[in-house]
Amino acid sequence: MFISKSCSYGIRSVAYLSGYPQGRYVPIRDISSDLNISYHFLTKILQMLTAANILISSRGAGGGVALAREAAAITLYDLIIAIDGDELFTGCLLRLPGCGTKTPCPMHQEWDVARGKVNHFCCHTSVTGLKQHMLLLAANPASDL
Amino acid sequence: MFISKSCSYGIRSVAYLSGYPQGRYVPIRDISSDLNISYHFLTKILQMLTAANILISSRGAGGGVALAREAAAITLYDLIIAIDGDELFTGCLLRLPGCGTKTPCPMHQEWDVARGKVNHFCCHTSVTGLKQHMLLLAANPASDL
DNA sequence: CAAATAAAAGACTCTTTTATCTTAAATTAA
DNA sequence: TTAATTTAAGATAAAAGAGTCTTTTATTTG
Repeated sequence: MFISKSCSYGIRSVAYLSGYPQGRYVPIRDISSDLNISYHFLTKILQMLTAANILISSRGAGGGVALAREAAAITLYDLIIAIDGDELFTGCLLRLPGCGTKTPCPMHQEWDVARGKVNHFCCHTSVTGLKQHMLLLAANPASDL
Repeated sequence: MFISKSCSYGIRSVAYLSGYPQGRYVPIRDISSDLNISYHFLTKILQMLTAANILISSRGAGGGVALAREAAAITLYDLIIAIDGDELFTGCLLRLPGCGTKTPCPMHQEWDVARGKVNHFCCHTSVTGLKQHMLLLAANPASDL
């Protein structure tokens, strides 16, 4: 499992927001009900993205959360770092105790090739393409879970 | 985080066993104390590897667990599948609901390039090289955790 | 056979993640 | 200013992962 469920929720929410103009506030309630995610739980996750300056938020009527910059400028890397931290991109594949810069495990170097591909993908992929897929699923929710 | 802690324990145990002749029984107690892993917990993990025909086990005096085949023929892929299942190798990167063969998410195809590297690495890497690293760490346990 | 050894199995605890529910604070609008 | 709206914050609970402890079963040895 590459990312946590929370992180998945965050990514889907940003994809959802990419369907709106940048800076346009959308209530978290709308996001949570459209994506079938617990409202209060999503609130906490999106707070992490607000703290990371990926979203902006506004309380009160007409408020909600909004993209802080254009969707194309928000990468998977940004979202994963904000919610799951950097473990995926820097930690030891085998979770070996003592594997670090001083005494890297024998696989560290070889593994870096594979991880490099993962990093590159996450750093060069935004969520813009996901919006349409989510709409398709909403139209046919029983597809293949 | 790519693999679970349990999976890491399993991998380290097989690396440990690779220091013994194939088929030679080693008590789980020895493995657990040398690797600083809870004995009873490790017992359950190694049972998974026994069930997967990666290890063989023998009860009673002189018993323990042993490699069922030569260490070089046991890959990370085998161990991860046996303990964590195939999610890492087949699941949706973004854990999107409804992402599967029928309605793959837009990233599925691109992601497969990066995942292919991960799969290839795990399928072509055995744990033989880890034994020496573990010995180094045992000699200098305070290195860099 | 009896005792010692060691894996297997089961019950239980602790921690982290995920989820729910309630209250507080800020903002808007009438 | 009062009421409605909506994020923020806090407490609590359920589920899963990780770890501990006890009992059972199988095997070997004396």
